[in-house]
This record gives sequence, C-alpha cells and structure tokens, in this order.
Amino acid sequence: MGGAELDNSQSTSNRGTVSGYDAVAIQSRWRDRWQADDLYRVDDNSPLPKWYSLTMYPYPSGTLHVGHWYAFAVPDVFARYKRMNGFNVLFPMGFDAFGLPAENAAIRHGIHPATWTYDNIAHMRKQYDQMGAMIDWSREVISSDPEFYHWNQWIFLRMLERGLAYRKAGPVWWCPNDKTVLANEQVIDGNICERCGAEVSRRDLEQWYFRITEYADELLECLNDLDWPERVITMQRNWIGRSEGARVAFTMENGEALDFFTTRPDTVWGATFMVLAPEHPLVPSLTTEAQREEVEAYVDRSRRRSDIERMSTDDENERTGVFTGSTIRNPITDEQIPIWIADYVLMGYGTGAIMAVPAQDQRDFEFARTFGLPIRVVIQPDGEVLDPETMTEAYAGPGTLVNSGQFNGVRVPEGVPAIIEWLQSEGRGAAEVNFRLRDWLISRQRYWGTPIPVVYCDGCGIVPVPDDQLPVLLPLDAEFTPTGQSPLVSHEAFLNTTCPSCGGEARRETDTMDTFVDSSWYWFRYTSPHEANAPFDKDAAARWTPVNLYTGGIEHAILHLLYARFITKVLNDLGFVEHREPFVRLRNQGIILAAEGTKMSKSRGTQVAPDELVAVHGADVLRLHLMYLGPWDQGGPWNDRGLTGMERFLRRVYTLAVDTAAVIDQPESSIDASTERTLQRLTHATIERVSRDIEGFQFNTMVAALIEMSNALGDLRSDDLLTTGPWRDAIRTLVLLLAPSTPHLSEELWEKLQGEYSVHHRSWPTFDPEKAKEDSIELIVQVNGKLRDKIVVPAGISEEEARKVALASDRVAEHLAGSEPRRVIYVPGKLVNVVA
RNA sequence: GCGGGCGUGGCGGAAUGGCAGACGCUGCGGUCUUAAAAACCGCUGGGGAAACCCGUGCGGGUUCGAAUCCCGCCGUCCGCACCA
Repeated sequence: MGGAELDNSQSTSNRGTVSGYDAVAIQSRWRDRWQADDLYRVDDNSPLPKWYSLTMYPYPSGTLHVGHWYAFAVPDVFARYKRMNGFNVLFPMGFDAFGLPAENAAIRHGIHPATWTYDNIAHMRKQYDQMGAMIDWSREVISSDPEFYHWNQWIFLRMLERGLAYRKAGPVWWCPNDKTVLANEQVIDGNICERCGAEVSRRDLEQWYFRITEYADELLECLNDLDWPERVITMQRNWIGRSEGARVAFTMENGEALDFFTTRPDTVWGATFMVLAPEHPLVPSLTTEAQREEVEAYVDRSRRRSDIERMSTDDENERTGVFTGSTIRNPITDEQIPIWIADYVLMGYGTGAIMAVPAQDQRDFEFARTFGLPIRVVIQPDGEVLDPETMTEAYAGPGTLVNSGQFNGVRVPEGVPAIIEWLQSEGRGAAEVNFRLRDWLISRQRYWGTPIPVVYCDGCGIVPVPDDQLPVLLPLDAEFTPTGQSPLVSHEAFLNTTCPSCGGEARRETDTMDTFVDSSWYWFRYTSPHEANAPFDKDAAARWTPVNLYTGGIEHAILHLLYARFITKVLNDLGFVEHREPFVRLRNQGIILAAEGTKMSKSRGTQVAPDELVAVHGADVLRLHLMYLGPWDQGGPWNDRGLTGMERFLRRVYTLAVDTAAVIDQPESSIDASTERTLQRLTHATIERVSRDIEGFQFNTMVAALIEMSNALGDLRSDDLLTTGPWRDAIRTLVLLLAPSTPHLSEELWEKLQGEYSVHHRSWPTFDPEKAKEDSIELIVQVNGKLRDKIVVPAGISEEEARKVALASDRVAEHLAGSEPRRVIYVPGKLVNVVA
C-alpha cells in the first residue's frame, strides 16, 4: 500500500520518548501480548448480562481513512466501558464485500474482484488492530464468502415461498454508467444514481422484488418505540409516506368504473375534471380519434422527460396536459366532466388517476387556469367568501362545505369521515390508506453479488433451486470484458443447468442480489458465524440480539435501516428471531471533513491517512483526539493541531503514574485530612463525570474531565504525597477511567502500578456521592441579576444564613446605594439575587 | 416551497433558566539550557489606569435572572419536494 510502516517500534520519531513515554513501543508490545492471550475472544457462555454493540460493517475499499477511525474507535470506547461495567460484550466486525467497485477494478485493471476484495480485507483487518479495537476476528463475517451468501439465497427462497419475493415487469430505474437497475431508495434528487452520480432513466424491465410494502404499516408504527435520532425517524416516516383517504369510483361512458384515490373526499362536489397519468393503461381506449395524435405525442414526451423535469416545482405555473376527448360521470353531482392526461399525475401512486378540485388544490387550480377549465368552490373559509372568478390560488384550509348537497354547512375537517361513510353506503367508495413506499427491487445485472437461486425452465417456468443444492456458487472463472454485461450471461457452464423439477434443460437466473440484502441480516450471523445448517443459530441469536447499540453514518437513514427492519420482521414471521425490531438504540457519527471544510477526497489529496499519524503519535493519542474534536454526531473539519494537546496530556499522565509506580513498594505514608478529602473529591467527581459522559455519548467532555483530573493531580503533587493511599487510589482510578479511551497506555501504566493483568478485565470504578460532595461552595451574589460578589460558604448552608451572608457583603451595599432590597431570591447551594 | 438541525473568543468547543467562554489548540511573556527542543509557570473575548461597562447571528418579548424559553427576521447545513 506504500503507506507508512505501521509496526515500527524503532520509530525515528523521538517525540514520544523524551519523558520516557514511547507511545509506539508501548502500543506494539501490548498488541502482541493481547493477540497471544486472545484477550478479545467473546465467550458465548458467560453468565454476565449481554451487551451487543454494533457498527455498520465497512465496504473493503482498500484502506481505512480517518472517517473509519471516527466511526469505529469511538464506539470501541463505549464497548470497552460496557465490558468494564460487567457486561458480556459482543462488538464484532466484518466486511460488506460484494459490490461494484470490486467489479470496476476487475474491468479497469484486470484484477479479479475476489482478489481485489480479499487483499483489501487483509490490509484493513491489520489497520483495525492498529487502532486498538477490541475485535474478536474469529467472528468476522465477509458477505462475499459462500458460507455467508448461501444464506442470502436461503432467505430469498423462504420469501419466495411466502410470496414476499416476486418477479414483475414495470418501469424501473436504470443507471447507464453502472449498467444495472436500482431500487427507488438508491435514486437521489429524482434521477441521480446514489452510487456513481450518473443520471438514471426509466426502463421497462422484468425484475425481482421484495414485498416490503406488506410491512409498511408496521414499519411506520414501530418507529415510535425506538431510541433513534429524531431525524432518522422523521426521514423514515416521510419515506414510507402513509396517507389516509378514500378510494372513489366515477363511471366512464361505457358504464365501467374508474377508480382514484383522494385524501379529500369532502371536496368531491368540487371535482370539475379528471386527470390520468400519461402511462395509465386506459389512456389509449379513452382517447378519441380527434385527440389521438395530440395525446400520443404527449405520452411520448412524458416518457422521455426525466422525473426531475416532470416533478420540478420551479415551473409549477406551467402546467402541461392534453384532453383525451372523453368524459366521465361524477356520480355525486351527476355531471359529465372531461378526462385529461397530465404528467403531474404519477402512475406509481394510488391508481394513477385523480379527481381535480381546482378550488381546493393548488396543482389542480393551476391546471384549470392554464386550460380554462371550470372552478367550483366547495369549501368556504371563515370570514371570507371565495369567488372562482377572482381567486389567485387554491384554498386548502379549514372551513365550511358549500355546493355539496346534503353536506352543506358541515365543517372541515370533521366532515371527512362522514362523507367516507356516505360514499361507502352509496357503493361509490371506501376508506383507503396509501403509501409512498414501493416494493424493494433487489435484482442487479452485475457479477459481484449473490446469485439469485432460481432457474428458468421452458416447461416448468420459474423454479426455485432446492435448499440442498445451495449455495448457487458464483463462478470465479468468469471473463471480465468492459461490455457492461454481467459475465454470468456469457458463462455457459453457469448458465446452462437442468431443471430441478422436470430434469430437462434450463437456464440459471444471471441477475445477482442488491448488496443491501446482505446488510439486512448480517448482524445475526456474527452471533454464530460458522453455523453450517442455517443462516444463524437460533439460540445464539436469541442470546445476543436485538442489537443494544447500533452506530453508523446518517447516509443509511433510509436505505439500509429500513431494509434491515423489514428483513428482521420477516425472520420473526419465519420463527427465526424473537423480536421485530433489530436495533434498540441508534446513534449516528458525523462526517470528518478535510481541513478546508470540504469533503475529504483522494484525488485532491485532502484525505488524512491515519497510519502515518499512528506511526508518529500512537493510536491512543489519535483515539483521544477524535473524541475531543467535538460532539460525535456533529463531525467537522479535521485538524491535527489538537493532537499536540492530547500528546501532552498523556505524557503528563505517564509521568504521574510512573513516578507513583517508582515508590509503590514503599509502605503507605500518612496524609493530612484536608488533602485526603481533596483527592477523594477529585477522584469521585471525575468517576461520575466520565461515566455520565460515556453513557450520554459525550466523549469530548469525557476527555475534558480526565484532563482536568490529571491537571489537578499535577498541581497537588509532592514527593510526600506519592506514597499515600488516597494518591495511589487517585492514580489507579485515573488509569482505569482512561482504559477504554487509551487501551495501550492504560495497560502499560496498570502493569507498572502492579495492577492485575489485564486492565481491560478490571471493573469500572464505583462512584460514591458522599465522597464526591463539596465541603464548601462559592456562593454567587447578584444584585438585579448582575454578578457582584462571590463568597465561600459551607456547602450545607441554610437559606437564612445564605441571605444573611449575601446582604452583609460590602459589594452588595455599594450597589444597593442605600435603597432597601425589595426581594431576595435564593437558589439552594448556588446563588442569592438581591432585587432592588 | 415544506420539514429539521445549527449560529458562542483567533480556532475546535463547554455551559439547556442561575458565575458565559470549562477543556484543548494558537499567540504572548517567563523559568531551565551554551543553544534549541521538550517540560514547567503566568497571561490570552472587547473597551478601560481602575471601579466598571459591553458581549452568545439580528430585532422584540417572558422572567428577579435568558446563550438557554416564546414571537419575528437573517445566515448556514441537511432531508423531502407535484404522493392526489
């Protein structure tokens, strides 16, 4: 990889050795010892309560950058903290190893995707060890391993049996650059490929889908019970997009019904025309001969336009559309109204048809004005009379129904359920719920993924591959040519097979699965990574899952997290897991930007290579620095100036601990009561702060608390103190509190202080509120809310006493200037405010 | 357009109704040293000799007291964007 040598314990840097603290040497020494001792092996049979911390497994792109450290080192601190607090912790790691970059490397550089992927993994695994991460590599999961993707295929077959996987023809997103179809969730800004940024377009193709819409209601409902960032919950809620309304039927000229969906059934008397999506299947038959040419031209144009153009709101006043020549009877008003087509109506939502109520809907209003169609007001707002002739925009607010037959005078929104009920009794409609969420398109026309385990037989049709013939192996001897076609299509040995049902000639499916299928259940596999007869061992999964804490980037707020929730519910329905939500608590890290505040970029050379920093400063310093940058969910621009501060801090800790260790064999000496209290208070107050901050994911203030403690110890330090009990307690506590953050240094110092190996198996210090209590406080004295004096008083001071002390202050007297205090406010243990 | 987050010294940030700027960086001055580095000590929001005054994007409000709560703007980042 050409980067810095990681393991250079004879480092040319002398920065760490001046005070005797050689971070790099300490680090490699303990890493070797821990590896030899298998310190991070997870015990499935531990009697301790379990804790499952999980970080989204990375794509093996080749090298860990600072962003990977940020995403992994900080949760590693949390996992270590949990372990010291008596939990049996699973904090596994693996690789999201299928996907396009490997295939592109094959096409461009002639390296096989497997070679490229597994070489990258080997390098990255070493880098994770450099980080000091507590990974049990015996549980590693690599999604491109047949022993993993075997179970993708198995889960697919179970879903096929239940009708949750199916094949369907229809318009799908096609990326011309990646030469594959994409799921709706992978298209951003209307027509951009989430992966490569190319402009995507619609194609009519037959593809495989997972029926995620079957779970739409539950996916929405369960969001309320999750300890997730509000932002992510809102994004999922919007993506699922539930809306309540009614399905209503109007009658066409030939007597047949035409259905549409509306959320405003209360405005049905105001429907003055109807609009269909250009792709609506009834368009050809509804089009009259006189209109045919115009309609066909419009349909053709719509098909060509990208969705971004079709849906752009920039030109919302320029409504386009064409009259079909047909009319339809609105059975509520018994009027014949015209049927138009327009591309603001989408085929993919509802029934692809709407009733247009121009007075009450802005889009319909603009359309009516553009084409001179009638407008009838059916909702009058309070204190204002709308006139269709003069209105300049639609009115969608509350009001009273007018021009609405027997419902005149009914209030909006109260009238909506009444009208739905009436429509139902008339046989004209029924309540209905619609979702924005579509089924998940999972097939990809690419090589480096899980083969979809079905065959096509001329006699039997689509035939699933039987379980005992799994896995359908991805052939490694495929030809990579930049044709854009999957190598599987031209791989005769793979393609040609026999039908499992009739034994006749058959062809294999050559599409592979979306890699989001892998990440929709991979965390179950960590609980029993070598299970050979099932995706995972049921008991092991029951023991460890659900995941207590999941961390990762906000960019997966919809895609991965929605799919993972869906597959968990499916696995629950299949009886394989005991819960319906996979991740109890979710936290997102922010993005580390380049120093300039822009995105880190390899090509512009703004990417920060952690290997070089580790070789100079050591992993402990880098871990601390990343925690100290600011709130973890905020990210921010990288700067390396702060590294200096962390290095100084650790050197001070090293000096304090080593000097204490040097006299650790001497008998304990006596200490005066006041210094003893000071040390006790400092120690216990810091335990409290550090514990609270880690629990609350506030790692920046956690580090500040540790720095403050070591600064205070530095100030107190004297030769006599070093051999006293309270000092030794304080130093040992500091080392324990640092252990999750700086695993290498803490182990080194713990050994010198004659602590039992390993510091990482010790218990977290317990906090005694009595010992943390202050004996005296600084009473803040204000006059009219402005600070005027600070008076040291006993911590348990009474209100009466505090008022007396404050009013006796010269400074207060000065500012009162002889006038009598009108009021005195006392905040217990904090301040007195004298109001003049 | 709609929804959400954020806005505090030279910089990263702390304080979520009670001392604004913890902690770190930077900068300046000093100790040690032949010298430098490292380490250590002091200062480091603005004004002022001081008392004190001003100060948390801008304007208003609530409160004894507001960075923090409320209303209205401005800026910035993110999400959604004709979903009937």
